[in-house]
Amino acid sequence: MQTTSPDIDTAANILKLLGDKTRLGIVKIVSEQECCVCEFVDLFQMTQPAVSQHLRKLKDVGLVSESRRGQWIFYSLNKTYPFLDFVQKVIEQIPSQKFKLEELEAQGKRICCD
Amino acid sequence: MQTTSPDIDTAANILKLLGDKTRLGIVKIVSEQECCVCEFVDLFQMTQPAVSQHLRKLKDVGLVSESRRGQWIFYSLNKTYPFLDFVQKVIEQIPSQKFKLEELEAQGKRICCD
DNA sequence: TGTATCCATAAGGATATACTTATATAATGA
DNA sequence: TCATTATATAAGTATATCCTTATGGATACA
Repeated sequence: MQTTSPDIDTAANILKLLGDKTRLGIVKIVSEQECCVCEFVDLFQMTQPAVSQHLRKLKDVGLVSESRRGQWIFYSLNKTYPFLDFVQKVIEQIPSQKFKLEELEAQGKRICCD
Repeated sequence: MQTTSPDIDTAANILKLLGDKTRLGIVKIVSEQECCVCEFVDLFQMTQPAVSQHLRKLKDVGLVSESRRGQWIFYSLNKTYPFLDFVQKVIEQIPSQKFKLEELEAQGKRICCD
């Protein structure tokens, strides 16, 4: 699916949003697998409010979307984000972060709702 | 020429640098044609020190390089920047800014050293 | 030599950013 | 109903960022 090409001001705003290592990590991770807040807290060794505030910025522009499952809220890339292609071409150039989720899994800290 | 793929922290720092509309504009423009400081001042309608400070940030990480010609200092993309591919894939997705230089040309404000 | 132009740098201030702690909301389960 | 867990939000703070004004250095030219 082809999305819109951003003008230069829009692109700068998107890059500023991605120009934080926590948010870039979140976006890369949810581009590979959906994930809930407490997992990010573990992955980034940050407080829960700090993570929530980064997620809010990503959600406010529509780059990620949330879906509640019981107590947990899972975040994923929003497939209808207007500039998704732009973001994808950026994040596909950085290394996969799947190993981080695998580390969580090995520690038995992965959240699973079945 | 293939350059290095950035790790996620490095990528975040690069994106933060590009996440400013003035710097992103500068990088896009010098990726298309070298340009001197006074032209950026005209293009962005900013003070000369403000432009110089953005250029310094870009120069400090090695993304742009300068070459003096008489009074003028011309800036261009540094072809030996280690993460040039990463930056190129970002900026090739935003619209060409050549029209801005053409507007300068039409106003007789383009600097030319022959 | 003096002056004008181009550019860099320093210092200061207003605002933005990213965290902290405290608290509120929502769902779960005893 | 009450306690627990997951998450969001509010308020405060330290620092970063981006501009401003002032000034200095380098080059060109009369």
